Amino acid sequence: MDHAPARVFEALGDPVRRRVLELLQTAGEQPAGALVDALQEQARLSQPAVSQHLRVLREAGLVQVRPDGTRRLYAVDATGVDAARAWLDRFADTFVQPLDALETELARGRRERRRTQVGRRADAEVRDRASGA
Amino acid sequence: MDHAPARVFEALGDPVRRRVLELLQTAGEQPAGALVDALQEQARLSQPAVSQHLRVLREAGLVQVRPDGTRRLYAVDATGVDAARAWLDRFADTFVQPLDALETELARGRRERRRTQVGRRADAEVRDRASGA
DNA sequence: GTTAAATATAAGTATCTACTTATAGAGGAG
DNA sequence: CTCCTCTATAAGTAGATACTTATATTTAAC
Repeated sequence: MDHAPARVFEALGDPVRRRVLELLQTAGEQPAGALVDALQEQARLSQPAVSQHLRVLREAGLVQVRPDGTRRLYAVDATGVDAARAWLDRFADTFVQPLDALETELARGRRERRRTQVGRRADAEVRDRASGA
Repeated sequence: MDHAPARVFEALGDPVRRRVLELLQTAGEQPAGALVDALQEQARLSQPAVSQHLRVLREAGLVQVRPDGTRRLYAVDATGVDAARAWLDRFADTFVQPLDALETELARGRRERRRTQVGRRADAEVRDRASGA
């Protein structure tokens, strides 16, 4: 029921992390230290801060790491990027479609809600629209 | 210098907002109230909470609103979705490329940093890689 | 007009998250 | 082995953000 790649979009939600991806994209595989330097041009960020961002990106599958001596070489990982792209692709050009799927999507929940949740009405307009009103 | 559609990805970072988009995608244009009901099946959310999420989605260009009497009909807005897709498209298949662009990307900052920032070295490995070591 | 319904805003609060400094750990150089 | 570099983790904190309840606003219905 995890309808979306949660970690990926949460990772992409931060501007610093997006910048890291852009840096890796334009400059190619980079040691963590180079990323620290690059980021410090634009903002006052400590090395641990960057390291933590890299961890988030890693756990989201957005970057890969490869040890090289004492350094860690980071690169963009297609896994996470593709996951995000795949989720967004569901919204390609199918906007404001006929609302037939409405019942399908909400009917189950309507039944559920009727006894599980506190008494909320507002089913009214759902029914209206479904019947074409 | 706003290298990325910040608002869009920040909006997408929240699971509730992603769920809203999915609901609008599958069910088509929906009044806010229907979204409230649908979301309350999965979590305990107040109406104002949903309303605030809708505002964020609106400001990110991810949804459109249309008044219909006392109701507001929401639908997915291609503007924001396309913005996110466009940004992600930059990462399509160009991974771990030759790192020629490295100098281009970091050289300026290296100079800058040398006097503006506190004395950080770590230029070493940048130079190494650039010279092909 | 009054009342009710649908939604948005106000104001306050708790939780999450992105930072900080300090430190640990791991690898190469001498 | 000792020292130094690079990176990661620990622990604590400030600020952002996602909620709450209460209320305002708007429109329809009577």
